[in-house]
Amino acid sequence: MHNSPLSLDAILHATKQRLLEAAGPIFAADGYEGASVRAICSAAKVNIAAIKYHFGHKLGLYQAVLGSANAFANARYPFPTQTDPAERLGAVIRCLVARVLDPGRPAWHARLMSREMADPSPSFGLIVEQMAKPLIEQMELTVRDLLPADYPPEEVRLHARSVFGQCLFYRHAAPLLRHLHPTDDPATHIDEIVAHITRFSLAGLADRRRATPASIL
Amino acid sequence: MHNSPLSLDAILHATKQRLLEAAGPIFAADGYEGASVRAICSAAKVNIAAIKYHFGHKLGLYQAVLGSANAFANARYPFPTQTDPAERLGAVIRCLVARVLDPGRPAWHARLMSREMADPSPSFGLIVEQMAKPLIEQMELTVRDLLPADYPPEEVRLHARSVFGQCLFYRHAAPLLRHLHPTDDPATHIDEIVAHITRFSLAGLADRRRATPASIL
DNA sequence: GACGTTTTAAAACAGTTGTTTTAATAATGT
DNA sequence: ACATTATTAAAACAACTGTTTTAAAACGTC
Repeated sequence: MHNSPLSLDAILHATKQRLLEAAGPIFAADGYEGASVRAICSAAKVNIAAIKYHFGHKLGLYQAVLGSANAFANARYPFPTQTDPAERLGAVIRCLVARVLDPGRPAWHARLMSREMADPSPSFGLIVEQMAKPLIEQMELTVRDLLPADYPPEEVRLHARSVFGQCLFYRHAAPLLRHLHPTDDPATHIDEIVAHITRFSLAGLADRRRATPASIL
Repeated sequence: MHNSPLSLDAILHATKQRLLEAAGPIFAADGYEGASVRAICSAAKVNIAAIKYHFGHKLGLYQAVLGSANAFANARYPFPTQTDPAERLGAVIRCLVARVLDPGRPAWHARLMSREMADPSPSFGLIVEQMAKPLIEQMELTVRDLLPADYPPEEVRLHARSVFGQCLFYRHAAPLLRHLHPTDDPATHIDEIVAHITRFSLAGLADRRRATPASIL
């Protein structure tokens, strides 16, 4: 094992690290099944057997990639802490849209997530628990504070999903948007998008606050 | 060729038809690349060579499946014709949510679409032009009628996407919703969902109608 | 009934997949 | 310096991929 404080391997990235970094974009581009271990090892300039040695098997490498991507996202886009409900809603929306569109973030992170939604891999449960669930719960808590206290949970959920859906649209429909408007990249309008979704949602929530819960349908 | 009005083949489905019907669910479940011609032919109880004979190649079969799915959707969920903007918005939302959740529709139709979004196949362009684009344009036209006439197109688009995103959420996040609330199937609450999205969106649009377009950001 | 076409069937092709095996190399502890 | 462990490398494994080839069966028509 290394014991020198700055070994040469650590400087030019150990093969395990190179493998980890090369695998992310490839998994995101081709999916878990679509990505071949040969392509990954070739991109990482590493022998094929290295993935077995360092991660056991392909799935082990995949889960390691997921873990590091999640850690990165939580560090770069921490959960909002605002106390005012309306302000916090804006912050949650910004957090979500940024995770989904921010070009500063490795572009494959969000892609990997949406891919798991369309085509769950064996690690889907792990992803939901670690990445999606906390975000959804945060959204539900925030939305609840903007609705009457006695609202039934199902109604709160509907509203939370309305906000969530608006944010995720820019990820899940990204290829479609690129196809329809090739020159207009949503990633360059993050601020406008966040501002719009926030205003749109606050209006929807405020309207609901006035309506009588019983008069539905 | 058959010339008898009711040939035996037509009754128990010709192999071409069986192939077409068996392929849909498998493509939706495993993706274009993930679905193997052997699995499809086996499910259709057909020889492997039949796919080459009747469709040329795998992609030909896939595109035939897409075409028939699209025809089915347009027949079952025709575009709304209401003249009143608010009513038409509700109808468009209902049309979208139904296409996405209706259990009466072969469940794999919507799945196929969301799969193409996460992992575009060679037929992605065809899908967008035939299926998605008309829906989006319909939505933009409807939303425009609910906003001031002089609104900039980018603003109209943002609003249209907000409505669209809410509807598509129930498709794109379906595995997530199933994981978080296994007992609560959104497909059994279509009416509530449509009612909610309509009300939520009308409030967001109405609020926008009052604001001054210049005061953004 | 025989001909020509359409359709089905079985086997093989060339290529790729994830994983393993076996061997060689580099690093470390004594 | 030696022995031990950690790491890398190359080749082979068995299973699978879409496609093709070759041959047989089923069909309609004369």
